[in-house]
Amino acid sequence: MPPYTGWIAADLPDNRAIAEAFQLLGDLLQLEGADRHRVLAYHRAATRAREEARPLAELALQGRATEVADIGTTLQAKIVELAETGRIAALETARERTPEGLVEVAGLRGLGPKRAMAAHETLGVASLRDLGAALHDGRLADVPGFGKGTIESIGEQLAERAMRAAAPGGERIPLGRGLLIARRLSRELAEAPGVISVDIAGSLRRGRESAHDVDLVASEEHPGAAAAALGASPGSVGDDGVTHARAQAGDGTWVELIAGPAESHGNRLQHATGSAAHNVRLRERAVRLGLSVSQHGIVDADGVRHVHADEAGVYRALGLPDIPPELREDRGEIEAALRDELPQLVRLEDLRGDVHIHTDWSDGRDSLEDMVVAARARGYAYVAISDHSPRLRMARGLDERRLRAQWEAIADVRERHPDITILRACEVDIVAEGLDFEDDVLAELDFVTASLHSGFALSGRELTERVLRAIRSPHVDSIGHPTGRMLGKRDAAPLDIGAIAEAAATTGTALEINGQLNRLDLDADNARTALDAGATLILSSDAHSVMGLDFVENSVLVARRAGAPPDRILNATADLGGRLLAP
DNA sequence: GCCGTTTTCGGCCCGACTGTTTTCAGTCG
Repeated sequence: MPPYTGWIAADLPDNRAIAEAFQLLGDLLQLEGADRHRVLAYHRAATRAREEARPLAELALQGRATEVADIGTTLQAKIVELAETGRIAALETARERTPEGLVEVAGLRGLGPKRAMAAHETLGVASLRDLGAALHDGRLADVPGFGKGTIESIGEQLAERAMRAAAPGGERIPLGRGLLIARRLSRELAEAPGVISVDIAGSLRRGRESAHDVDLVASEEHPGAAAAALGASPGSVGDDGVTHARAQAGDGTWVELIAGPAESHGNRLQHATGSAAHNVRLRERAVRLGLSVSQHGIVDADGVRHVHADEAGVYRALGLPDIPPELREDRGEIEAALRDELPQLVRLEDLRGDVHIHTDWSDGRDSLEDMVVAARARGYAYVAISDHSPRLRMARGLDERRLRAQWEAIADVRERHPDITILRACEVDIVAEGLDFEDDVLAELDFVTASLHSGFALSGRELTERVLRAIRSPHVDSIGHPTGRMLGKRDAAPLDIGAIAEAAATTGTALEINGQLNRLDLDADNARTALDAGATLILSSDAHSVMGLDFVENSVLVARRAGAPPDRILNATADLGGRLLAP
């Protein structure tokens, strides 16, 4: 069977549809007060379906969906039912019993299944709209469990939702900006009196694309030192000296801090890094070992609490190797760790060069020589000067005449900096006719990155064809920011990543993980697809200034989330995959 | 409903916080 490419037979439900059905069924059962473990089973299966790369409907029809964790024979049968009849009877009857609109009601902060159902049973509330009406009439106060504070909070949330509906905006913090804030705050905090060390935790540490707040973990000499430095009052101080604090940074970002003694720093860091699902799995395993895990330490069967100064100690106590944060998503990493099969993930220090950078010859801010010096200072063995091709007028793309002039400038800089290999390169546009330079020009370049910068109105099929043509060009070494997405501005082009990854694997063309804050393209899921297909990745900063070279750190984070080892990263090789040896 | 280096049945994470309560259930991460 060919690898899954995202396009499957039109009459089968895709994994997203399966996930939605299980999610809703779980939500409705939860409202009805079903056994919470049964509810959890549906929600877990929904998460699994969302993340599974293979088409579950096909698997289920072959009787193989139970190979996927959290999917047993009952859920497999429901997937088959959905595939064959287009519906799941259990879901339809649950919908008849319980209004679907209550799911949203239960989703409000401070509400949950119990209070949502109380409102339904007392006042007949079946939707957010009903809830708003009951609020205005003053009837909500009649519902058991609805006090003054809860009702006030509901009012605020409904008003907020109405505002957001009028002006939608992402309230989650994108990874790049989140990391900048987190690094600044943790640096400042670490220098405060009484604070010993600070680590970034939460989804930022795991490299998720966005976070809802910044999580920090500190060790301190006395309770409250770190919270005070953050300008927050510590909440309650536990008998082991652990405090929680919450504060708002200057730009409105919420920061959550857990601080305590250095000897239990590892327990707090492990706890606050998550993910929630990973921690649940970890604690389940601990229970089987007769242990109880929390942010305060690990309690053994005799009730004795053990603390750990570093995270590795926590995992060691559970019989596991230190699992990299980027893998802690309950996607089988604990099982892999038990089998000693965790991938060796690429690290920033594995990178030997950056082959996608711009200078002031096109739309970069710094000079060619400044960029080379900065690359050298980072310890790179090579750097590729890859300014834009002529079609990108607004970026002052180079035509052939200016490109050749740049080669002379490169020759000059090479003489002054013999300790780094400077490649003649180009980020050439992928255009309707093929590429934005003739083959004879491309053949003279040391490295060619081909990128989509236009044509995003075309169909996924047409754009995929364009990219495939670029991949098959013997002159193209890598595909830059393959899907062309701009976070918050433009969605990823609907490319057939499976087909692109397969072609790239065949030709040896690298697929880029672009580290620009608004790109992060490929994303971790697509990068994993590329790796599964056998393709090589390349990690690039796409720097437009000396400072911009740092963006490659974001690429590394995304690559690690995808499970990429250094030997699958083109610019982690000393000779750039043999290209530096060519005459 | 899932799952098994103690189990094919009987378990299935932990603690903080909140607001509503008269001692704690529900919610959150």
